[in-house]
Amino acid sequence: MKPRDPNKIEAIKKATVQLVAQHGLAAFQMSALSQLTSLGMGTIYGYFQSKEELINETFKALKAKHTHSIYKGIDPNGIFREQFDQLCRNYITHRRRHHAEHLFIEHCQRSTFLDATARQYDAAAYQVLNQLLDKGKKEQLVKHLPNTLLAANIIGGANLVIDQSLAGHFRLTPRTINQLVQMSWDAIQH
Amino acid sequence: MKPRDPNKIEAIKKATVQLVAQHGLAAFQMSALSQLTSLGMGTIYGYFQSKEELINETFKALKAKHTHSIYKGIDPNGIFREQFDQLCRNYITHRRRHHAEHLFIEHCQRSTFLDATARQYDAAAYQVLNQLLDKGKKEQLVKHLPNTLLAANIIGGANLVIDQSLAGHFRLTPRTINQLVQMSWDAIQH
Amino acid sequence: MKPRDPNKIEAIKKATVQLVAQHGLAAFQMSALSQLTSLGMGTIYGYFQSKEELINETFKALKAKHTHSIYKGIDPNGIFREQFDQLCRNYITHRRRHHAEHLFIEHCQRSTFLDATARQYDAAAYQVLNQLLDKGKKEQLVKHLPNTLLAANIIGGANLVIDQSLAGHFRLTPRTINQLVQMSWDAIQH
Amino acid sequence: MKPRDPNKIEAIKKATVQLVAQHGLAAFQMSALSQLTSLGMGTIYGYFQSKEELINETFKALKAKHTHSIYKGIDPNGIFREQFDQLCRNYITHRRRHHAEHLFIEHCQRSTFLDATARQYDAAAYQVLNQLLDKGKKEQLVKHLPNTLLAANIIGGANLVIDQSLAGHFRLTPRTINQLVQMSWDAIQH
DNA sequence: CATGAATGAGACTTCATTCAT
DNA sequence: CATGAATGAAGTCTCATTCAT
Repeated sequence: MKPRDPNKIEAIKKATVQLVAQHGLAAFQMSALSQLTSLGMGTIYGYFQSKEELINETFKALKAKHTHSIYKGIDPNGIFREQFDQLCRNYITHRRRHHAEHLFIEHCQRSTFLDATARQYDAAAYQVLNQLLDKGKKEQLVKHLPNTLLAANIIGGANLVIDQSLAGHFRLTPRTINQLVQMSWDAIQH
Repeated sequence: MKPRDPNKIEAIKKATVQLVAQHGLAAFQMSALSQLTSLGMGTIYGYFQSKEELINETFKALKAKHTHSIYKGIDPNGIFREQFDQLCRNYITHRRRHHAEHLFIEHCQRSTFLDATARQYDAAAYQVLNQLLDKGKKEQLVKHLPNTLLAANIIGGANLVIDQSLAGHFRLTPRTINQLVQMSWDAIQH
Repeated sequence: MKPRDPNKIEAIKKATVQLVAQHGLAAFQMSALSQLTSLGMGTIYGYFQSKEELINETFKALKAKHTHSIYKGIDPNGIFREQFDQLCRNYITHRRRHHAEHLFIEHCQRSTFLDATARQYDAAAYQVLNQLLDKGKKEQLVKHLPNTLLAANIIGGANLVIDQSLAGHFRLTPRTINQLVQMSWDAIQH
Repeated sequence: MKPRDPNKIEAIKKATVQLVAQHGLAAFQMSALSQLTSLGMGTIYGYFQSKEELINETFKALKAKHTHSIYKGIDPNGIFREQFDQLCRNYITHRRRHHAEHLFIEHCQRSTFLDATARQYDAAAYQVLNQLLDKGKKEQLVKHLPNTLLAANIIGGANLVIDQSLAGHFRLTPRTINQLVQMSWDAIQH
């Protein structure tokens, strides 16, 4: 299945993300997708063999894109603390700006929809973060703990805060973002 | 709901949790519940008016139970650091021991199933944690940041680690638990 | 099936009539009957083998009772016109007083519930009316038309009026009843 | 309702009428409709949102059609007696020719299925008959009685006769139809 | 005998997928 | 290729009937 119009593929994926983020995977219906995209059912099935493939493809594309853009703008030869700060801010900014996409990803991760290939994309996202943390440990700046532990603290905290913020329960200002990054730093600091 | 046999109610709820935790809300089917509980469809519908009510009631019961047991065993007159430690460990222990229930809760929170009443139970769970953090601030032991920020760091980090651990990607030992609590402490410490 | 308590049988039949008259046969549920009679499901099934038998038995009992009471008070040796009047009035009075029962009967007649035996009760109800009409013809007071035709005019007209009246669309006074009887008389009069 | 193929809509309605007329509303099942029309369940639900809507729409369409055709062919400037005769014959002919439809209508009227809109269609059917009766009264040809009373006699009688005839209990010939109309005339004549 | 919770076949309805236009 | 009406398997839910108490 290698069809022509890449715009349509993107439109379908985008609408998929929007619908799943809004109503959850359980409520995601192909007919709603057809309406939102103004494409016939058959057209969608011309690009994706099934609902499952659509979800998986959308997930993988998103993961790849995210992984790429979260690590953007980090000077590979820079100072560790600055790299760390940049990464945190990238992540926070990205998650806020592309919140629907992150929600979509989380819905998928908690579901039975993802196939083995898709789940691999998940792991890859942590690679650069792990490399950075390893570097930090070498420089004696970061606690000598498993990366899983360190990463969880950084990401888990940020996620919850941003979700609260986007749910309207909390206002996220530049100042609170600073505080958030500082907390993560304090947590992992040697 | 016309309750007669409380054992059956509990059995139904328990099976609901198990099935949702295993396959997600999207894949949760009443017929599977009927099979797992060895109860007729009608029996289940005798206790819960609809699938939606079943999900909501199960959610509320769990939330109430969890809120209660996570704050158990904390000496109200104790030293702050010890209280904090106890709370963290309670949470970690509880989430590990009742992982399916936590998964169920998170599935629900990300869905469209929960009604207004159920969502209220959600907020209540943070009350005691907030009180503890306020006390810590008064004693100048905790950073003067919004509780949302502080709580997110503690809970978000723990959640991710435990999920990784139960997914088999990470081994959670007494030692790593100590490290996890320490990280949270470092994060919020003044 | 020859159970003990005739009061219960009557109570069940009465409630059946009420429920069917109110909501129609399509909506008639055994559980509603159980509630209205304050009898357990099993008790009802102790007296009637099935829903179908209950409907049929109730129908037959009603038909028998009605046939008997509609022809009551008519002097067999009286003047024809007086007999006719009395019969019309009996019918009108009875249908008004026992409207739910008549509705029940009509619901049954239009359904697939009635068995062969029950349908026989239906025909029997016309016997005395037919005899009366035959007498009228002999006396040259009544048109020499098939009884079906004559009876339809008398009964059909009365039914519609009473239904309208009980639906609240029309007020049935002693005067309008007189007019109704007069119309029937004019219709069949030689 | 998202209509595309009007033939299908009509086929569905026609089959609905047939099934309800045959077995009653209580026994009317969507699956039987699917079989009889050779349409998939989903197709039917594409045209009608629910069983209830299907019943109501079918009822309203029939009522509208009937009201129109029963009053057809009557010369508005004709002689009253001829108008009356024509109307009676129209009604009898129509009810015989479209007996299933009339049965369907009566099943609906005695049920809980009809919504408020549908019930309005019911009342409208009597308008022209009422106008005719008013004219007859003005010309001193018709008894000065409420139209409800007059109409009931005409319609009620005809209904019963036709039902008996279609049930096979009575043969309705041109001659008996004449007699029937004559009886109605005698009944309402001044 | 009376009870009413339990049962499960079968009803109504939805929605992923196909295919004639 | 695009379309969206049509499909029918499968899901949620009901209710006549039974049976352990």
